[in-house]
Order: sequence, then C-alpha cells, then structure tokens
Amino acid sequence: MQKQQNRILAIKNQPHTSCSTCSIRNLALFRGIPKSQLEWTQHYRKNQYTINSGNTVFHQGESTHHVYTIFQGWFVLYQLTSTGKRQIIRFALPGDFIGFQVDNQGKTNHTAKALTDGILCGFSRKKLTDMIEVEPNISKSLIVIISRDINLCQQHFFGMTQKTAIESISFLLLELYHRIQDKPFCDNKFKGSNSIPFPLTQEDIGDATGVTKIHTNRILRKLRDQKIIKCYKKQLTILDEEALTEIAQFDIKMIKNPKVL
Amino acid sequence: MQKQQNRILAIKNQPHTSCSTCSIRNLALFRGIPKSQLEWTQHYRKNQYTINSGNTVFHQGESTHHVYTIFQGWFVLYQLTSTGKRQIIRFALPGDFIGFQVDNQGKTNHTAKALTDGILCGFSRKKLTDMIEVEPNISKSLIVIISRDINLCQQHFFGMTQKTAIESISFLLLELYHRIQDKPFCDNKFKGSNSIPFPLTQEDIGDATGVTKIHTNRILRKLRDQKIIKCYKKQLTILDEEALTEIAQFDIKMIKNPKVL
DNA sequence: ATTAAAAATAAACCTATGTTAACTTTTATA
DNA sequence: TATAAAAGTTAACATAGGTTTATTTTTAAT
Repeated sequence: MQKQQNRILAIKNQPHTSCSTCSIRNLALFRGIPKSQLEWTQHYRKNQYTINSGNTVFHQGESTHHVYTIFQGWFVLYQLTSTGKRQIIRFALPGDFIGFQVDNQGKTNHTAKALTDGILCGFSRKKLTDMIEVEPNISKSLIVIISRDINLCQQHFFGMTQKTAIESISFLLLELYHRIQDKPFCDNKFKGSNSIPFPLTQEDIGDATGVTKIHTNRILRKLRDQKIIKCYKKQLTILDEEALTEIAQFDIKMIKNPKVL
Repeated sequence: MQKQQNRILAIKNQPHTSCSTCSIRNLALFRGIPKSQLEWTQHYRKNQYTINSGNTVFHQGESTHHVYTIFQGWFVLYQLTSTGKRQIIRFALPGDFIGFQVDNQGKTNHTAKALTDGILCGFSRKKLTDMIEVEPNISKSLIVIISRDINLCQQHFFGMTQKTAIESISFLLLELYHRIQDKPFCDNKFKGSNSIPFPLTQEDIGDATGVTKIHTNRILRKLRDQKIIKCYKKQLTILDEEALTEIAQFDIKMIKNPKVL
C-alpha cells in the first residue's frame, strides 16, 4: 500500500490506458462494443483517476455527476444508519460499475470507499445518457450489469433472513473467491491456486453480512478450526471448497452475469 | 374474487386494452414513449393475460421466454429455501415489470404468484431485445425500472440487518401504502383516504421481512394497540402516519423512481 | 347454512447472536 | 526500532425473536 495521500480523488493526467487494449474490458461497460467503435466510445470516457486506500469516491447524500468503472482495486459501498452502524451493500471489484445508483433526487444513497489503492475510469452521467441514445450495446451492457447487481443483492437479502451467521459468511467468502480467482485482474501469483488477495477486516465481513465483528470472529475461528479456510495477512485460502459450498448453499449461477437479454 | 379456475395462465382473446389509452402507462415500460409511436410499440406486446388469485405466472428454475407488465392485481415474487421456507423478494403491483430477472442460464431464480385476480401484458424477451435495439426510450425506461427495484431490494436488505422486526414491518406497510395510495390503479373508494386494499396475510408480511408469522402477529397487535394502524378484512388503514414513519425510518425518496438517467 | 380450510391469536420456553469489557497481536508511522 | 493505532481474540452475560403447541376466528366452498 502506498503512503496515504490526502487527496480524495487524484486525477492522473497520463498515461491513460486505452479501452481497445483493456485487459478487463469484457468484464465491464464496454463489453460487446465492436472493436472498430472503441475509439469512438473512448471519447465518452472522461478521465482515469487514481485513489488511495481509505479514500472516498463519493459520499452518501451527494449529487453525483460521474459514474465509474473500476479498473483496479477493491471498493466498498455502504450506508450508515442513524445510530452510526454501517451496512455494507456490496464489494466492488475491477470491471464493476459504481456510482450509477441514486435516489429520485439524483443523490447517492451510499458511500463508496477504496479498500486498496485503485484506478477508476470516469464517465459523466450526462454522456452515459447520450451513449444510450446512440449505442444500444451500451444499454444492453448496462442492463446486464445492473441485473447482476440486483441478483447479488437478492442473494444477500435472502442470506440475511434465511441463513445463519456461518452460512452468510461462508457465502460471502465464496462469492468473492469466485469473483476474483482466475479473472484477468487477479494477480498472477494467485492464478490457479486456491487463494485470493483479501483486504477485508473481520469487521468488514460482519458489516456486509449483518453480524457483529465479535460473532464474525467466532465463526471464522470455527471455519479455521475445521480446516475449511485459512485467512490471514490479507489473503484468503479455501482449503475445503466442497464443505464451504455446502455450508453456504452457494450456487455459482447466482453470481454470474445473467442472461437477461 | 372470482371463482377459482384451474388454468395457470388464461389467454384473454379480447378485448385487449390499448397502450395509447392505458391508465397506468406512465408507471410502466412504455413511459416516455411518444404517443405517436405507441401504436408501433404495441405490436411488440404479445398478448394480455388474465390470472386468478393463487395461480402462478412462472416458477423458480423455469426458462422464461416472456416478461410481463402488470396491468391489474397484486403479485408476490419469492424464492423457496431447501428447507421449505419462503423468502419473499418483493410485492409487484400495476406498472411493475416481472419475469425479467434470470440467472446466467436464462432461468428465473424465483416464483411469481398472483395474490389477487390480475391482468398481465406479455412481451417476448426476444422482442424486448429488438425494441432496445431501435428505441432508446425503452432502454431508459427499463434501466429506471430495474434501478427502482434494486433500490427497494437494498432498502429491504438494509432493514433486515439493521432494523428490528417492528421497524422492518412498519417499513413494508408504509412502502406498500405509498406505492398504492392515490395511484391511478387505486380503487376510487380509497382515493384520498388513509386506507389501501391489502390482500397480504400475516405470513406474507413475515416472509417478506424475515420474521416468523407468530412474531409478526405480536408486532401487528402492538401497532394496533398503539392505534398506529388498523388492518383487517383485506384493508390497511394508517391511523398515525407520523408515528409509523418514525418507527420505520421511512423515507419516500428511497422508493420513488430514481433519477439515474 | 354447514363444513372444512386458512388465518389469526396466545403462552411457555429456547437459542443464536448481540453486548460489554477485557487482553493480545498485527500493522502503520514517526 | 519504538510507539500508537487498528485488528483480532476471548469470556460472561443479556435479549430479540424463534419454536412448539393449542385455541379461536375468519374465509371459502359445498
């Protein structure tokens, strides 16, 4: 992790990576755009930004005129309750689209914070609307992306009411494992292994699953004692995927891009 | 309620209502379509269907080739757990769009059931895709609709982890009240009153909020004893909206159509 | 009008998870 | 390398809401 800088969002003037050679493009908004048109669509991309771990992309209640595709890094989206508790809505990874969801006044209902150093590709919301007018592939891509998010939200919602703490936590671990392992943005040293980089604290896991950090600790210890996972030094290893999948009632179908169109 | 018929989904050959004179059009998919083009878009509508209370539109795990706009009636969307419990994802009302959400194999992850007699406008998924190709207004409408659903899902998710049973249940009651009261499809006898038609059982409320029906009963009695609501004979009356809003931490912004585009 | 099924109500008891309050280990920074 | 802050760990105790079982009321069907 780099030395913490106090800029909330630093503009990186150069060199910008190019959409046409982007390693994660087919995970993201420009998936399905013919190569011949990428130069044109790239003009809609406003800028690339770097952000340091711990800094905030946008705050709950803000009017946002930008939306972002994550190029690099882990981000967390959350709401704060009136009593100061934090509900994590989801973790966002490379290829994910953030900042799009707002209320009927155009204000975000959540905060987005970098959990690691990261890079974001920014678009103005206005230009996104323009693109939808002229490029149906963008509409389709956007519809698929937010449909995936709604499926994930439903799964977590489902977990919350129907699952015990150990089941919810296991589900989250497997979900993140499958969203990262073997993806183009996954560090080579993890490729083909049963490990992923894992910057979450136990409190993060708890806030995402609706469990206190104390109880999260009990659960993780149990999973560790049973030799199902190993989790330390910002790295998660799945030792017994079958057992974890069973506990979590995890089904990979539920987290992949849905075939809505 | 009509006499129960055993047809799962009855095709109503005539007379079909027309999109151009539809009373709920601006709540639904064809919102924002210029009147001049409605005759054209209407050709994409496959059929109108009637359905009787208790019957199922589609089942969890089915491949669905149709999506529907609700023209009339209450519907419930739910998933069943391996242990036979039911998690209600949401209640769908006139103007709402159902059947669109599927997994990566094109199968629904939930069941849709009519809670009252109803009427559905059907579209083939294939034709919906065609419409997106040629009519950006359809894309925009769809994006707004599913964004509204994702906001609602997040609110329920939030409620589930951060709220007590009385808070979640109060939220649900207010949400439904505000989605119905004074809307074009709301029966005239309720217009301007503090009541709405309410076909849900206590078990439905419980399955939507993750509370057992026993505890739901305790909570509703408490709200009744405190003269905050009245709920019987398929009718809900909000006696003290201010108190209920306070308990629910309800904010109408969260359930209105978001300004995503 | 009668009957059967579904929904609502109630009480007693139980448990998963929350709360509080230490203490220990790891990580970041001076 | 020392120091402070953050994260993880543990134990004792508290409670919201679940479970079970039964009874009453309402609704639907004959």
